[in-house]
Amino acid sequence: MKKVLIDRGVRQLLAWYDRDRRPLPWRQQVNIYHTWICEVMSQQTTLAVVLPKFAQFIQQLPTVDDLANCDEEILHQLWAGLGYYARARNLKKGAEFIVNRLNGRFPQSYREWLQIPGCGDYTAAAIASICLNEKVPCIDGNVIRVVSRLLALQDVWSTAGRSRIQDYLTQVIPSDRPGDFNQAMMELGATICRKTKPRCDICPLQMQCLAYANNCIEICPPKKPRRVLVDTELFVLIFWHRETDTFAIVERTDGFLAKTRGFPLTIAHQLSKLDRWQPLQLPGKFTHAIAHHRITGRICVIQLNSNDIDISMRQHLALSKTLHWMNRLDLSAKLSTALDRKAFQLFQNYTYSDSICEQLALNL
DNA sequence: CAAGCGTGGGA
DNA sequence: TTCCCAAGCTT
Repeated sequence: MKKVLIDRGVRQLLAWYDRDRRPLPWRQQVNIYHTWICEVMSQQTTLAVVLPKFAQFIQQLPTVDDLANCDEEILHQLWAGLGYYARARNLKKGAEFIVNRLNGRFPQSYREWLQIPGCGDYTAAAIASICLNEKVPCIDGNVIRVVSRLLALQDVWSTAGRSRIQDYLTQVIPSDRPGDFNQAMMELGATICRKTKPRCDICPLQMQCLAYANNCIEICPPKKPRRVLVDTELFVLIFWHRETDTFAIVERTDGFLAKTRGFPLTIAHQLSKLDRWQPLQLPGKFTHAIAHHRITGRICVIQLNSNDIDISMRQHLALSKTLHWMNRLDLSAKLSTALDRKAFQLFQNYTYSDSICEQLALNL
């Protein structure tokens, strides 16, 4: 009896999806490379941000072979605005694995996709169900919310609650259209069964929804506890060779934005160690957020007479060996992180002002 | 298992 | 303005 209702709900869901789904670029036709990229790109971000980036990424790196062989700096630039740059680097590692170890043949199951760097339960399930018709449920934030409401389940963030959701989905996911079912559940969560102001009035699963019946949608699922915000003061060091108007870009090896190129970063506490290079702190500041850090960024300009940076300075700042001197125009195009771009923007505002230029000149 | 990791957009 | 958070993965 129960199963009949479930099957009916699944058919209603799929019918709704067939009729109302958004025409996303990666839904035009099934392409496992495109699905892989868009799923990783979509982790912890929003569709509005992903859409233009996805088009650009696929245009620049149309095949897994292109991705495996691309320059990492280009990769980071393609990823600019998406955050979590490790995802991009993992994509490249995955592409290298597929090209070099699997002879360019994509993994052919959920289990195999789990072996690919950056592919966890969610991403492997998405790819396997959508592209390989494997009957494995996707569990993301949207799906958790939908199931929480369908079953009037409040315990969804614990391990037990999570397996409860997984068990339920494993029961109801249809063998004939597992990928469409997964996408329909996520789509429902994104457009109808939203966190705020859910559209229960037009929901295809209204009749199956326990939270709707019990009038407890507001508390399903309960809010996830958030980490408290931490105020962090960060100094952005701009090594400037004034005669050539070039800037030193480094590879940051740890701390914020590790493994990305940009300006060296340091904290107030450590700044005094740089006194012998006569850093000039510019007036003004910018704000930025990284995870739970609420960052206040300040700029320190250090004018170098040679194109070299001291070993001790390098170690102190957690920098790799490679130093890239770039001119002002190139820099605007090549900075990949938002923090670096905000800092450079602030720097440019001040160095276009005569009074600051005089101060910097005096500092030589 | 909890902590760490970026960003842009919407409320 | 400020806060919150969105299709998670790794360690």
